[in-house]
Amino acid sequence: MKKIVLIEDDADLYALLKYNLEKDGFILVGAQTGKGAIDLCRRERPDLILLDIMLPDSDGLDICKGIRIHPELAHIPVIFLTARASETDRIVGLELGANDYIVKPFFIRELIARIKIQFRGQASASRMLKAGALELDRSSCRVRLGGQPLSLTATEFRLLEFLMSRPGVVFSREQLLDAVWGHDRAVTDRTVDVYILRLRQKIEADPANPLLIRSVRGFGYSFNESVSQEAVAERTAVTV
Amino acid sequence: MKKIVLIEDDADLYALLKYNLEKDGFILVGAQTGKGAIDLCRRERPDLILLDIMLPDSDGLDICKGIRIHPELAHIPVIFLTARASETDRIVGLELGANDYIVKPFFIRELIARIKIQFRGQASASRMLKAGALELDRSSCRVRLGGQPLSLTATEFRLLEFLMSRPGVVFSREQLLDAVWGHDRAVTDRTVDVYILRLRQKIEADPANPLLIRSVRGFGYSFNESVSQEAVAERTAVTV
DNA sequence: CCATTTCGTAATCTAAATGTAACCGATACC
DNA sequence: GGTATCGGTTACATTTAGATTACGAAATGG
Repeated sequence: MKKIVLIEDDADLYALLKYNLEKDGFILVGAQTGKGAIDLCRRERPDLILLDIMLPDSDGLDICKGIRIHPELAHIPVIFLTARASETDRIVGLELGANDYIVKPFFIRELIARIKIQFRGQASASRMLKAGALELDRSSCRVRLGGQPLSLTATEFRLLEFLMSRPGVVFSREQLLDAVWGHDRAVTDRTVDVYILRLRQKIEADPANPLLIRSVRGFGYSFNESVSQEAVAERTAVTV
Repeated sequence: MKKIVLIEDDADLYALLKYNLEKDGFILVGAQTGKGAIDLCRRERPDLILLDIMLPDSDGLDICKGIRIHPELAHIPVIFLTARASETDRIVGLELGANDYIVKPFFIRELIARIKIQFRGQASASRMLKAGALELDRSSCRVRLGGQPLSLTATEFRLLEFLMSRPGVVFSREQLLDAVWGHDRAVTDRTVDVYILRLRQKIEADPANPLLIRSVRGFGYSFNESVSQEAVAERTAVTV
């Protein structure tokens, strides 16, 4: 089931939304301040973010901007919930990378319908990532290779998850450090090499000839797309 | 450029939308009745459909239903434009498979922003540069020639990417060094020659008679525009 | 509190990539 | 037609990037 992060300072509206969305089967994680919103998203990895614009301590627009900058969050749909109804407010919100802009007061059921639209076309938010004999289950944090369970450490898992979530795309060490270790990291970029090595020793049939994780000299690493195909788990159920 | 089908019976609004959307670079094809709307879409194969709900001769909701049933049209985003603002109207519209539901009166620029959102997700996956049989994928850092993968070094790739991204434009060695090697380079300009050579040996059918990379004596080099066409042309305009 | 696992760094090694000099051939210009 | 210049090409020394190993610190968990 889909996980939603809700950032909303109005306690009444927060409770109302939480109640209604959970009743509809969503998992709600929320904060009533904008302060640690981005960190919250990095921890929770939600499937969607509901964002108030006017927060007591920070600006929802800035949060959205921050989300779009972080490579591991950039693909997550963002819906603004706000009282700001002017034309420029709407356009600024939408052009900042938000996927919808809903003006308060709104109908809860319309919000839910609009949330579901975000999930409709999206095959990429599924819980399982597969590539040949390799299966990664995001919700249970387990990895299997040809049915056999593998034991990966937390960092190894996050690194593999990130690479597998965008097969074919090459990431620099810098990007991987940001995505897996966090922006406030104090880690050398050579560390990435070591983790790539450890991953390969666990998942590759022949670590000397890696087929799954590709080194792209001068650029970084990527998960091999030819081998990978994403599991389309509940996709069919949501289809129009 | 993206093609939009507009079904709207109000002649004034129709003209207003047509004018504004065409000014924004969209190709507009429209009808003021709902009668042949589905046939129109099958002929035109638009990238998006704008649909009024209350039409003199038929119901926009039925048209949307019809679009979602036809397999060759089902994937096309539909946006409702309507005066019906009630909660049930909105929910019915959205749950029927529409991608957005905009209540009249609305801001034209907001409509345009919402149209662009529909196009946003699509092209972002493949940032490809093409020129005849030569394909360069920026996100996976791969180059193929007639389907066959080529192995380029990092510098070769960046040089080719830069040249292909601005076909026809002649760059001096100085400019290429700035763009590919960086401003803080400590490299002779003859180095460019060597890399052009290495590139030609890999991508040209006959390196002695280069067709793709043109030497412009006294000025520099350029990628031949007659051969090149950018794949995802208007992508940049929609960028987040 | 101790054993075990996980984590990050430094050092080393190797193959590939890089940049330069030198030489050759073509072209433009007088 | 001669010559100066520019671009093409080759060969080679140097540099760099990535793989790998080993090790101590930190976290974890019983």
